[in-house]
Amino acid sequence: MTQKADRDQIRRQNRSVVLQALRRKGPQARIDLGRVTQLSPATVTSITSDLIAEGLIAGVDDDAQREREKGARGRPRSLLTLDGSAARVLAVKLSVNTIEMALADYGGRLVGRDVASFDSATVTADGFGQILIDSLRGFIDGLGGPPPAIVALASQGVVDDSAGTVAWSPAFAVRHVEVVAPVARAFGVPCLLSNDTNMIAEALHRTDPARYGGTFAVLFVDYGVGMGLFVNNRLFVGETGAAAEIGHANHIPGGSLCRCGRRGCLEAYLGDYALLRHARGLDLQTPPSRLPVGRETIRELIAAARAGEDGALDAFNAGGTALGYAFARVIATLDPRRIVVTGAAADAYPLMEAAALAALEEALVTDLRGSVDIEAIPWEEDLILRGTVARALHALDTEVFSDTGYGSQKEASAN
Amino acid sequence: MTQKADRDQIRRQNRSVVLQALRRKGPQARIDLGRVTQLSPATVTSITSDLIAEGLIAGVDDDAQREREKGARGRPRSLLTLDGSAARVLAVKLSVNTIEMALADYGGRLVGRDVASFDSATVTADGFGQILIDSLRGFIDGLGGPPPAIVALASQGVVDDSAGTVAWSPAFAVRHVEVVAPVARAFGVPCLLSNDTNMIAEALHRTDPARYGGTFAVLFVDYGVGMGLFVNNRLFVGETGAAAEIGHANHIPGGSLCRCGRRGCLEAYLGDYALLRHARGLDLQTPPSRLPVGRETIRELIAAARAGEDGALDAFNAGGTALGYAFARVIATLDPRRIVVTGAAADAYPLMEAAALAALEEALVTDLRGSVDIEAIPWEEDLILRGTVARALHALDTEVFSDTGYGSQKEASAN
DNA sequence: CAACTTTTTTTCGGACGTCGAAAAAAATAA
DNA sequence: TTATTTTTTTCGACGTCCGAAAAAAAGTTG
Repeated sequence: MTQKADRDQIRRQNRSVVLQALRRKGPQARIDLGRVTQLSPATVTSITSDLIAEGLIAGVDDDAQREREKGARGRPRSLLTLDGSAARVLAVKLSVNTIEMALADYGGRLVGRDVASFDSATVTADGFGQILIDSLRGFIDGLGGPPPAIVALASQGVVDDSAGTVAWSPAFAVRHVEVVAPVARAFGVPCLLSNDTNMIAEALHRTDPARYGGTFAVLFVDYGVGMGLFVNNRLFVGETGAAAEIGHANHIPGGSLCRCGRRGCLEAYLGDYALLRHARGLDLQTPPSRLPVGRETIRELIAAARAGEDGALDAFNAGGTALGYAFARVIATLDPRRIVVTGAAADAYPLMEAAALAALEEALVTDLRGSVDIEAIPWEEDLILRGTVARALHALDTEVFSDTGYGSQKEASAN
Repeated sequence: MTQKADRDQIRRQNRSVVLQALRRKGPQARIDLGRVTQLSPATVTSITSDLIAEGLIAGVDDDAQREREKGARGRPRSLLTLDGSAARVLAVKLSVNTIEMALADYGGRLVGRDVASFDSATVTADGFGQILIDSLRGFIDGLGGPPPAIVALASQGVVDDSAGTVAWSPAFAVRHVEVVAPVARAFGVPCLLSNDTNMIAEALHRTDPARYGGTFAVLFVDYGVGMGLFVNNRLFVGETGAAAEIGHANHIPGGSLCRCGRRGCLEAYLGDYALLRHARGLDLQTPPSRLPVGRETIRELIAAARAGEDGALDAFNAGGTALGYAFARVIATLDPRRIVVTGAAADAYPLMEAAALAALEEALVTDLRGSVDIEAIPWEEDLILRGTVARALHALDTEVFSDTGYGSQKEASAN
């Protein structure tokens, strides 16, 4: 059953709608905000003057004239923009041995970034919290300025967002690593946790909501295989946060040996070690090395395939087939608008595409395929951290700054 | 981006919350409604007096005393209940050769039901609309009373709810059969369309929202294999309505021949014809007969397996394995709270359970399995139609009767 | 250059929905 | 009959949105 609604909720939602409009469409005059949000001019004035008083948005008076030199009559529009100095957000990406950190202001501009390292092999489940806090503290103190108003974490592997832990990840030898509680306690601000691949989906959605909206999936093909999922314009994480863990969904019962010890996982055909194992002609039951395959090695593999080397071509062919079956299963289950392939191995998508589409054809009745768009986009290392920043900012817009009287709270806590 | 909110929306939502509370918890006094909905007594009085004036709810003054004989002091609570005569809903289930119809009043009481037949083999894509309308008209006229305020359709196969058509279904030899538009036009009321298995999920959710809530999946194992999906307490149908078509998701690449012509579909291991083919020792590439396997034959198969007959046991074993892999893939993709197995073959779940759980163990790392509950519930033929009624009533509560001034609209259209 | 036109922004008053508090209603207990 | 208890209704205050009108800030025109 849905919840009751009250007056406060209206204002909260409309404040958040205005903030989101400014974030999505950039600096705008009040009249534009009215058109975008469907709010009346009177209401826009009321809300924006509150937001200005609270220091969340500000007028911008630079070269607005230049744009309007075309002899426009009437009172000139005065543009409003998010006030970068209103708050800062801290985005953190956890992977093997490294903690990547980025600090951004409320306007989305990067204030600074850095990488800290730790020892994935020896860290303990309750010891990592302190390491993380120390790294973040060092980073923030080094940059100076106000502390972050929210922290968003993205981790490889399986996260449990209700528990605030990383359940199982290549980044840790141990399981159930506490991350949210220590950070939230140390900084006294909200802390979000998500799977790294979901943050790719978030990044795409925030940059182009029309294209990457509704229900769509991101397949991340790299060291492993992950999936990020948007359902009805919202990040979908399932009951515990472990949804979209397609890498260890089974492709062929009893098939290739996977790093996780199971047989036939999608990752055992598409992960970097799997491609390499196949290309080298090793038995598919050969246990994968525990060490990550270097990026260089993968690039060489791609080059070899482009040069027409048989083993490499076979590997990408098998990977493409697995990918196509994965497409089919995702489509049959979720009926998405779009599937995006990215990750380090996405550069090799052209080598896999034919096999993937053939497998899709083989695996799925045409009527079910519907009008799903499948596209590969070149991999950018920064996409995950950018998505994490975007998620943190969105959380500020909708959860924190939507609260009426945020300004007075701020003053109160400053005393 | 979220939508703006305004005052009307508050009232709409709170009206709908009150109606839903009455539907879920039965007749209640205003003070109970206040507790359940979190609305103040003043607001409850205001909303309920509107709803009474509009004829949507009514006081009930029967044996309330008996319950309160325990010498309760104070003003006695006066119970309110949904007024059955406020409206009627028509639920329709389309399957091979038959149109099942049920008419219920606004309180959820069944007014009447009937089955009409048509010829699935010869009906045309644009000819079926008239057949459907005629059947519904005949049914309603036969019962007398006011016409339905909404019609909800459930169909076997793949529906396209944005187009309002049945894209592909065993119930029709042709594709893209128009159903929503003809019905909506003929009756001048909203018409909803859904896959039949989704209506099982809806029925479960409406009877026990605590148990069947959040994100959960229903696997329907019967003539074919279907899935119904709730995501975050809402029916999930994907972009076109074709989500959860897991029956034709691939289980084993290049595996058994399916009725759809593809190889290795889940249904080619779990559908009734698949079980039968396996039990009879036929080759797995034997084309399935086009005729549906009778319910009787399946019951005999179950009996044979219970009697320890090898072929039958093998068939259920293979089916169980396929089912377990399906569990694993659904869990990896959606991380649901619960998976429910039902359908005619669900009576055979005990015969398949061991193999299914073994396959699940084999296919999914334990950390991903999380705390998903898997349960089989005995199949009731009526579940689909009951879910369809529930969906129609819920649509009235939230979409139609939530509109303020519904009463005046009604009067206006009566003139 | 003063009056007019155009466009944006603000102000004002009305309407409406929720809420808390107080009053009213309807029963039992003393 | 009066007091007590519980439910329901009434009343007034408050907050929010909106439409209309006014104000502001430009360009245009004679």
